[in-house]
Amino acid sequence: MPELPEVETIRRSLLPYVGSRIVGVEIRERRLRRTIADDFTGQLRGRRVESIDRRGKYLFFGLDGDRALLAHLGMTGCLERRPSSAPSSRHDHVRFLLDSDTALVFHDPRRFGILWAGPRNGLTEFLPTGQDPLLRPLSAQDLRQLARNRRGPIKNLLMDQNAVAGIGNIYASEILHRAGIRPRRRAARIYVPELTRLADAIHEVLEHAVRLGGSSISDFHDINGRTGYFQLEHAVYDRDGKPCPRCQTTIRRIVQSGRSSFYCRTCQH
DNA sequence: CGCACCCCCTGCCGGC
DNA sequence: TGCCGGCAGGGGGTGC
Repeated sequence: MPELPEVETIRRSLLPYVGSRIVGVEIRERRLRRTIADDFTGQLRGRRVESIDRRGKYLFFGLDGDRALLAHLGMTGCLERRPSSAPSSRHDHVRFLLDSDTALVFHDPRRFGILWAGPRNGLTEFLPTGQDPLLRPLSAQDLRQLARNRRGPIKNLLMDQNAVAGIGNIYASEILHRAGIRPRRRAARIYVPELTRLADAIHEVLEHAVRLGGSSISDFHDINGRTGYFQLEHAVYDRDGKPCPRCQTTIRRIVQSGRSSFYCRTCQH
């Protein structure tokens, strides 16, 4: 579920907890994509949350004592706010108890997510090197540099977290539709005017999705259970066989690197 | 170096 | 009704 707009939606819903203190951590399942280390609780207990930031699909909490908590939600991860007395349910792997009688629960059925805690300078081991388009928009020149030595398709470039941080399978298809570029086009062969449209589309699609609270498919929601609405605006993602909203041509589904891509053969070239 | 492929894990859906 | 295969928003490792 969580690409950049969904992670940003969760981050914003967490902001009221800046200033809270972590009074306890309960681990029910350590085996996530990386096993949660033995010192996880010790790194966190008693710490005050000073900041909550995001880079690409990673969330990180700045804590006092130069500590940090990092979270990645994988495919099915979410954070939920609950009363600290609420019972745990299946796939609730970690509960963070805050001083405001609130628990933040990390819930992740597929366990593709990551939780890590340690010194702040340890974050760099995890964070992607790609530019986050919400923190600083990419220009056509930036994209040209990134595309120059690529032999593969533009969709793979958009989804490479060390090129552009935060775009996943939904938004790659949506962005390419808006830019009028087919997902199989080789990145290095895309012309500058198209890269200009692509740079604009990256920004417009992601900003719009954040404004609508992300895409709620498979029940995505923020920490308060609020759903997003951007799925209602999807032009192509998961719409194969349906008409393109711009030209009515039937949308196609193809598979690239084992993942579905959706596009309109009339609007995209 | 870049890229395709396979794997990790659980849940859900459609077909038989 | 139940079972089975395929597919799902993530990324990392391997081998070419």
